[in-house]
Amino acid sequence: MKKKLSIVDIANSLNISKTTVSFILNGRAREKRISEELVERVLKYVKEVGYKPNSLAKSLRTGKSNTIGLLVQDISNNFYATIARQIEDLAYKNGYKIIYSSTENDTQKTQELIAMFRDRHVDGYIIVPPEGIEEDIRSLIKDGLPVVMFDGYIPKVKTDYVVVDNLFSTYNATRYLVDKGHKHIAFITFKSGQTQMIERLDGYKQAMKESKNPTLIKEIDFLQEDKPMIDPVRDFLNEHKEIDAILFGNNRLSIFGLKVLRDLNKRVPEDVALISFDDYEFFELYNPSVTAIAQPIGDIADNVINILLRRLNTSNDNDSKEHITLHTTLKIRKSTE
Amino acid sequence: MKKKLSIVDIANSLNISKTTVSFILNGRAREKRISEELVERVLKYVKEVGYKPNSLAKSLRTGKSNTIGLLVQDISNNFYATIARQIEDLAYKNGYKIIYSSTENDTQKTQELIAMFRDRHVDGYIIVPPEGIEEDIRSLIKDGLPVVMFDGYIPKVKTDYVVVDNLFSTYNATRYLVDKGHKHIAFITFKSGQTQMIERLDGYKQAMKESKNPTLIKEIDFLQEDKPMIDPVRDFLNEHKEIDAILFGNNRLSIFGLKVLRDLNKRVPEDVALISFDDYEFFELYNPSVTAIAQPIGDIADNVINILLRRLNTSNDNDSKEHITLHTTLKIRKSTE
DNA sequence: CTGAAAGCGCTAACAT
DNA sequence: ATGTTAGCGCTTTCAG
Repeated sequence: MKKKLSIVDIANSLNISKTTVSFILNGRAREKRISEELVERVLKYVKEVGYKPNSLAKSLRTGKSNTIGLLVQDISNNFYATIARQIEDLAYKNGYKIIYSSTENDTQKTQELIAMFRDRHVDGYIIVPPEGIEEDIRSLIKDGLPVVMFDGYIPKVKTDYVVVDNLFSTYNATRYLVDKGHKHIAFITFKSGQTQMIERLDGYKQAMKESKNPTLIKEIDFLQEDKPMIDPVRDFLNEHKEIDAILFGNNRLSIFGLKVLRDLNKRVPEDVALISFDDYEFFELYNPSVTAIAQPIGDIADNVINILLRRLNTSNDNDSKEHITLHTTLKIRKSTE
Repeated sequence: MKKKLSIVDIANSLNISKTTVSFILNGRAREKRISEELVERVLKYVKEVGYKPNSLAKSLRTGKSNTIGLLVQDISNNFYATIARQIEDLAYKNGYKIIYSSTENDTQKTQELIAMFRDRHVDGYIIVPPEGIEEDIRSLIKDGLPVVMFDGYIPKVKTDYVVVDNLFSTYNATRYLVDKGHKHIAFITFKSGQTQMIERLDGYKQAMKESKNPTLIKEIDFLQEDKPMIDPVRDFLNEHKEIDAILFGNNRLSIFGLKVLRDLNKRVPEDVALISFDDYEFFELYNPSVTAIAQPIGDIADNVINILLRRLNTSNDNDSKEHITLHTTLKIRKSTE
């Protein structure tokens, strides 16, 4: 059980001051005009004994932790998991660690997580905002902590964000269904005040208005358990036998929909056509394969982390925020053929 | 931009010493015989101004971080994601935070992650061990840090662990296929020296030996990209047209298998029956639904976190480790009917 | 019952 | 070019 070495141990062993060691370790040797020879010797010794600076002490002293906090709705959802992994990769390459957690769209849990992140002196935040955390975000900003949002954003708070053109995406998908001759097109979504969900709903409404067909909207409460979310879907479809096409607000709902349609012995696409917002590995494999609105996952992750890294490097409190809107792709598969 | 309050600020505002505040905040008021009245007053004030102790400073001082490090192969895999979430829940209720990451079965990445966790003074470790980290684990143990493994374990290192009876599970599943009249049963798995994979392979071999049929084994290299793992599966099935049943070593492989079988126009179960190790939401929905060996996810998570919490609370260096083996369930569905 | 003071490991003014 | 030293915010021994 070897004692952990400290910078003082290193300094003593080498008969120099810990300041010198600190400067060398932080790459400020040149600046401080420390001899090449000494630098060499210190670095060699440090490597030899495997000394690692205590990051806790470092953070306490500097106020920086080289950590980025990432909050998404559900890290086990493929969409977020993929983005998280890519963000993590890029962050690592730039010397940042990622610490992430799922908000489960729960305002209170999110508040606690933000508090915990603050507590750990996280340097920057990447957040998919649930409703009602406006104040918490505002407080982060006020304290000069960079915040980048994605997926959705909070209209009343000025932050950088990266989103997709949700409205056009569902508008376009709905139009596609209309053009295929469907009359009774339903939109099943989560009840949510989040911008992304509102926009998706609006896109659908707009297309339906143009098609002169009535809207058929079902908003499901977002819950932890599957069953109480699946049942309303089933009830809704039972109440509206006329439905001949469904657009789902995200991939979780699409899975629910597939289950219900199977249980109801509805044929896809003969009885009901369907489109999922968010693609999923499994949609391509399913029989019939499922038409989906695919988000540019790689681009989203790239943009998010790049913006944040830029903010982290330039601490000027620039008031102009970046708002990036990316485009989705409608992947047409068998469920709408 | 309000200045963060420190314990000194609290003490000054109340005209008492920071020691007293510290004692009260750490519930040692009784022990130190501090007046009820003062305790009340301090707590009230603390809540009022929203003071939160700086956990960095606390950790630096105490050496404890109240954090548990969780390392699994792939946090976006449903199996691990579900376990992680449940572990997180229970940990929170006991005052611990979880910080997790994916090893991707990469030894070096795992070593770096362990180093990072150590650096952050993580109090305890939950690890699904990749190959070759024996020494790193040993070093953790030597330094008195509790380590609980699950899914697999490292035979040469004494730690607590929670696993399932892998050998019996595949033995049983293979027997089931044999009893159904299948003769050419293949086992497709990841090439791995991990105990769980070895045991699964052994279970299959044992059942095949009893059935007097030849074994048909394909070991795939674990990679980041899907395609180079899918291709070998396809090649293998093309080379062995006689195969009439397949047992997959885990759910990721099963997904690959389903894709290949679809591309090859093989009917399931008429041409080929199949069983997946690890269940998946999607297997029940797929047509035909997929027979799977389901692990008791909830039980695994419960056991893991409970053992770790116990170790964390009783710091006696008890040498006797807990080895828990849980049972799986063969969920028979249409893919083997 | 309460306070003074040391110290966890590190950084960075300020000296020299 | 290198050393001295004062904290970052907290816990905890030791003295009252």
